[in-house]
Amino acid sequence: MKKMTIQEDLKEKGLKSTKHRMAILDILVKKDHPISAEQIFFEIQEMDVAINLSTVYRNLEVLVEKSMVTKLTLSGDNRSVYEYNRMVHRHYLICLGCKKILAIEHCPIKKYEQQIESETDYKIVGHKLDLYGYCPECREK
Amino acid sequence: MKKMTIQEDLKEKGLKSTKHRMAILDILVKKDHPISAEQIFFEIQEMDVAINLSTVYRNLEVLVEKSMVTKLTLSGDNRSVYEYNRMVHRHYLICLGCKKILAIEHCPIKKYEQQIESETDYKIVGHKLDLYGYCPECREK
DNA sequence: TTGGATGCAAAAGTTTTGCACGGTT
DNA sequence: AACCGTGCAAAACTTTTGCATCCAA
Repeated sequence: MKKMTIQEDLKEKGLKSTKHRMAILDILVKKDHPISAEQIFFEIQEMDVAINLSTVYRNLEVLVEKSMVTKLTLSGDNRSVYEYNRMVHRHYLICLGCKKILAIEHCPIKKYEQQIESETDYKIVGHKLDLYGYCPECREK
Repeated sequence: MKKMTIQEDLKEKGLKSTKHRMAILDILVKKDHPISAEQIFFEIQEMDVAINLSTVYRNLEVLVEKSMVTKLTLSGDNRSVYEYNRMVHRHYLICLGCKKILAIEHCPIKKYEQQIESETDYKIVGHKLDLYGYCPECREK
């Protein structure tokens, strides 16, 4: 499978490449951690592009639907966060002090999934693992 | 540490044993999976006890504060769910078909946590692992 | 040109809060 | 009696939706 630009990817999925949609994806692609709809909204405004919050939500909805973006809710927070779907398995390390979110690459639980499948007779299709702790700066306090 | 009743536990934490607080804890203790504030609200009404939703929220807040209850948000859903804190490590298996939530006992990632600690210099204090899949009934469809 | 995308305003859903009153210790 | 807990109403906050208009293909 050949590498696609985001525009080609959108086209293939029947989505138009609008200015707003591209701006949302640009922001998400650049982040290495998930952010909220409102943060995306503010960042687009800072780029001097006018946009409505509902447009952000509507775009995120279709992008999640088309699997280009993943929607997550991290514990403790009532709002959802979104990240660009790099088709890479990721986990997060969330600092309980400053709320900073760090992405972690490797995943230890493939074997665990198989074990649970045979125990429960479920078909497991995915999982979510978040770690909570304190970053070096917040440990001090 | 001697086994305490819920009332003793409340007293020790400086919380009064009110009818409503006890009802909320009774419900949570009986469940083996987390439920929402609204579900708790409805169950208490079914017990023919009048209660206000905000009372449920306020109680859940203090109970979480005192570590008697854990607040979680499971992916996909915008609302929080709560469970009685049995001081046992639990993970969940969520059926993407019928949204049923199953608790899973054992946890495979203590070693993984240590590894991440040395890699990142964070102090890890906990984690959350949810598995997603389809239960035997929903697999068919 | 045409159907998807957007802005705006309003609604819906969840959670929080102010204040007066009630109940537990 | 003192103070925590509660009901009620309103507010705050996040997310969704209806409808008219706009714009990318």
